[in-house]
Amino acid sequence: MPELPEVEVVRLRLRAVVVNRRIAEVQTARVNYAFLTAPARLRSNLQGRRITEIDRQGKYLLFLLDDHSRLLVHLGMTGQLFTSHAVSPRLYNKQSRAGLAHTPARVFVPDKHTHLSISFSDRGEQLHFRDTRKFGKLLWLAQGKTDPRLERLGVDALSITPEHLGVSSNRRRIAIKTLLLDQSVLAGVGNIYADEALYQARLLPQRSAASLRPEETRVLARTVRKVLKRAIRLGGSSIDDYVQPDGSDGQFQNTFSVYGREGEPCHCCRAPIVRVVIGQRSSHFCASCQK
DNA sequence: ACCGCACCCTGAGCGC
DNA sequence: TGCGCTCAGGGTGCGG
Repeated sequence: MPELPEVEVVRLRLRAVVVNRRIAEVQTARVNYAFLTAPARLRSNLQGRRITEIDRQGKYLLFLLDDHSRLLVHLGMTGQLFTSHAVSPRLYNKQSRAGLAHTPARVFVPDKHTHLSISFSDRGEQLHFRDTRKFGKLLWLAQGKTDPRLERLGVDALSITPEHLGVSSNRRRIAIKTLLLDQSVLAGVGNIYADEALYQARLLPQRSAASLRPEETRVLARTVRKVLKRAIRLGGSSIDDYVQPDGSDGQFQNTFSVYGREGEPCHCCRAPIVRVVIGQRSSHFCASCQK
């Protein structure tokens, strides 16, 4: 599940591969995909352009082009961006895994979930966008144009301050976990890192946001930043679909304290990790360490 | 204004 | 072996 760390790792790795390369050809899926920009328009607007930089806002990636237009990409739940030499089982489902075995040249073969493929004028590695569950978003933005999705975003979670978190929590009766997931408050935190940050901060996810004391707010702001930075260093969390652009797995999932550890002992007190549903999201915590 | 909840989608896992 | 059900959750939008 791509959250801020996974999106940032994709940005950093991809930047080294695609910046300053010129787009020669864009292939879009034959099957229907929720393109926010019609495929034909996407193809013609990207073709011939040089990629100058990749930016990130929350979980959104922005490919900056030499005509000052931008390609907005959201990976949704299962979106993957990777190069043509990235051949990993996570890039195929059961049906198409056979195709992987028959690829001696170790080059990715686009399957039915590959919705966009970009070739470059230097004929080097291609860039692929794949998304099985189709929750991802692709949107082309003309020069100077923006989008409500970006406008709505709160401060980037990597630079959250106690002051901002405090003001945002003021008089909010929603669970602190739900507040952390609100992209208009804090952009980039998803279910995994919300649970992990709350564990590190020793706060119960169901605590109302308004109930946090200043000291607790201060600690939480710090742990959010800490958890995200550590996950970026480890290449993100590979659970279901996420891979780095070269096809390798992230490693942060090996260091989870609570996420996906229901019934397993807390690393600190050995009490079993509990799972409850908060705001329609499964939430994992230690009932004795977190207050 | 605030908050809960349904919905979009596909594949994995499970019980029968 | 296969069918049908449930679950995963980021973001959007609607109803109370």
